[in-house]
Amino acid sequence: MDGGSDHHLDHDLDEVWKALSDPTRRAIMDLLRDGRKTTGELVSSFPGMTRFGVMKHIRVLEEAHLLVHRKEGRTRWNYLNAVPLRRIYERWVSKYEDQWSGALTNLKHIAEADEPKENQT
Amino acid sequence: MDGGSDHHLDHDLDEVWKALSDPTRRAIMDLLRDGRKTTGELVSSFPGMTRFGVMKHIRVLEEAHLLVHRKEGRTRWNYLNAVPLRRIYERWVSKYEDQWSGALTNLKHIAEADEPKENQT
DNA sequence: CGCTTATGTGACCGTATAGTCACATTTGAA
DNA sequence: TTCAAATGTGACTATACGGTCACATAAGCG
Repeated sequence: MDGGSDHHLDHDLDEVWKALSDPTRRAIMDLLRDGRKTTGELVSSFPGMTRFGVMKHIRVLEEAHLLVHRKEGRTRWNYLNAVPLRRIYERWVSKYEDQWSGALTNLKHIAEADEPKENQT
Repeated sequence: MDGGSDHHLDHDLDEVWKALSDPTRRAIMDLLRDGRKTTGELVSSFPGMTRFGVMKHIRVLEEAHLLVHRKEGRTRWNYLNAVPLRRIYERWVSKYEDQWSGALTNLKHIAEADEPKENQT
């Protein structure tokens, strides 16, 4: 679970992090959380963007393995794949959990340590 | 916890998502998890990059509130702020937790449902 | 005080990317 | 069979951004 294996997973997760950095793509993920959606349905959820733009985002999500699709005739169904999110949690967020319980305490400590010296900030 | 409040938090978290999309910045976060670091120490951790490049990343992290700094004379100490990560978890990852316990099951179900029809893929 | 160390800022540049558009193919319905 | 619906692909464009560089300031030390 540690060492090289994590490093390898971290490398794989770069695409996931990049995919999630865009708000439209996060919104697509949210929509898919409620159940599968056709490409057309996703497109119509973003009236301010052309369908090519939305499709481009769909493609990025798919390449990051956050989305899988199935064709049914002329209809393409898109499904959420939450596994990479789990990887994000395991590799990343969980490692900081022991930090954030004390995060505000740590910041207060820094503030207190700095307070006697007024020439800083 | 739901509705407008979440939406507001989501907007705030855009900077966090963007900040974490870069591998160098994630590496900086990892280094800070072990304890505060001077800018120079962070710079020396990336021998393949100029100090200006590293400093630029530090700035992005700071603007995303993932990092706070304190000056001590000519030395700048950088501290991890894990709170936005907690926000990421609460706003994002946790919402998908009920998804990923069944994620593989869902994907298998899709695969099984598709299997009888061979003209799809 | 002179020199070194630690850090800061703005300009520049090549690459990436979000989004649009032109043109296209395939499937479904009447 | 014709037309509509659903989706696909590559080119283009403006903006973003990761990284370098020139020049700078401020603090520390002997």
